[in-house]
Amino acid sequence: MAMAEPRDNQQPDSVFTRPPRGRRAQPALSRERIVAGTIALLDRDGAPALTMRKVAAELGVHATSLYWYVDRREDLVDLALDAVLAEAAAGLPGPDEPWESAVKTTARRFYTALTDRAWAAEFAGVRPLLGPNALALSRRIIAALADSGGGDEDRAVAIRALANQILGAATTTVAMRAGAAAARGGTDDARAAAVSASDALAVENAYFDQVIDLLLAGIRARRAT
Amino acid sequence: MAMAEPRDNQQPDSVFTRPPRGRRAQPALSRERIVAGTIALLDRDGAPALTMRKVAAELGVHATSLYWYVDRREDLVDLALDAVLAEAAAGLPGPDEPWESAVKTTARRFYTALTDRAWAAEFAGVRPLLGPNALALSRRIIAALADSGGGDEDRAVAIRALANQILGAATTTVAMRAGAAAARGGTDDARAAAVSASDALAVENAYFDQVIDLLLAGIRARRAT
DNA sequence: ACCTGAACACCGTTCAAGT
DNA sequence: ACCTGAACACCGTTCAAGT
Repeated sequence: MAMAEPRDNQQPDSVFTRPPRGRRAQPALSRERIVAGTIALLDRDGAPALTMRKVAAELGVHATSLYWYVDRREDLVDLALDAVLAEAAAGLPGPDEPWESAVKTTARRFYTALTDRAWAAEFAGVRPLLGPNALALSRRIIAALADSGGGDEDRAVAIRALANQILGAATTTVAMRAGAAAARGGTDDARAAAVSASDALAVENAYFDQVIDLLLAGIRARRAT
Repeated sequence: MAMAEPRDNQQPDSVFTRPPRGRRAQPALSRERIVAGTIALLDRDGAPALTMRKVAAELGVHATSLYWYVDRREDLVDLALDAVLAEAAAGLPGPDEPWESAVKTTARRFYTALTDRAWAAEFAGVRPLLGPNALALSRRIIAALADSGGGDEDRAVAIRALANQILGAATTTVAMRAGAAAARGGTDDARAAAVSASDALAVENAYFDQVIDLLLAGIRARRAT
């Protein structure tokens, strides 16, 4: 209430201790900082660690402060998911790319972004992917299919088939990884684990590509009849 | 410690109040009762209502009592999911069914079981489906593909493609339903809602069948080359 | 063997209050 | 405008105790 109260303990008032003019105009928190903290937490401790209190602790702030920037916990999930898709959405094939390879590389980028961090695939199965980056990826596939020939109905079916495939593949891939890790227990040395993990990744990716190829074969066959 | 203590308040000891011989041999709870209560709760109040305390309340028992029968909350999810797949797994196509129609009807039964109750699809995206009924459904599809011709590798790819498709389709279907319900708000009369819901269901099912047909077309095309 | 009851260490979210 | 702090109504799970 009294003016000119000491603003903190011990610190004398000087240019160095005094906050820069208009510091309050740059608040401690922001959506970007919150999303960055959320992702750091998820990368380190996994999906179950995503609680308002832990995100707040990551940012050195109280849990209730987050509610100034987001309405609910789910918002954190949606924002983190779309942030992780940003990289995938940044390097999409150009409009002159042949439709089949455009579908393949876009689908693969989408799938890879979701499986690179286990938590992303886990949340993708629970929250609809409606962020700008998810939409950009989806639209690139839709645009590619527009060049595929065939009727509107066929294209709508193909779009769903591809979307289901990407989500289903990402979900089952991380579930299988978790199962394999649990089955292994702790009984293998780190080097062997690293080698077999990179082998397993190559196998997973090969499977994903072949599954997409299978769908493309179906689309071509349909268009031919 | 003392023998012949009064076993309850007020009630005089008689044949009618005395529990039948060996009653303690038939305990109040059982896995089946717990699963039935869990499903009743989920059907009524949806996936977020699945808490140990609410399941216990459904059965007139304390939350901690459930731990005699299951190890953790996830067990309840796994048991409820597989119970819901029992019906689908009961009426599988016989071994003489042509492989394509066997795949189609089995996939459809699987998908329908998951989408009939929203919570089933929601949990299926989060928990791997490893119960006996899920395995029976999966194995029927694997058996059908064994008759499809083609190499081992092609068949393995086809199995994954179908599994991803079923899971992905179920997940996105219930997500779209939830989104549509939210968009509608409360602003339509019950009759119109019922009609459009049954229309929407028919459209969903048609899409699912066409998506499976697309995959089958891909499998046939692959085998031909 | 089966169930209760107390307890622990958490949750998400609200709201009034401070600055 | 932005953050704190207290509070509410929950959670899953453990463990000792009762019968």
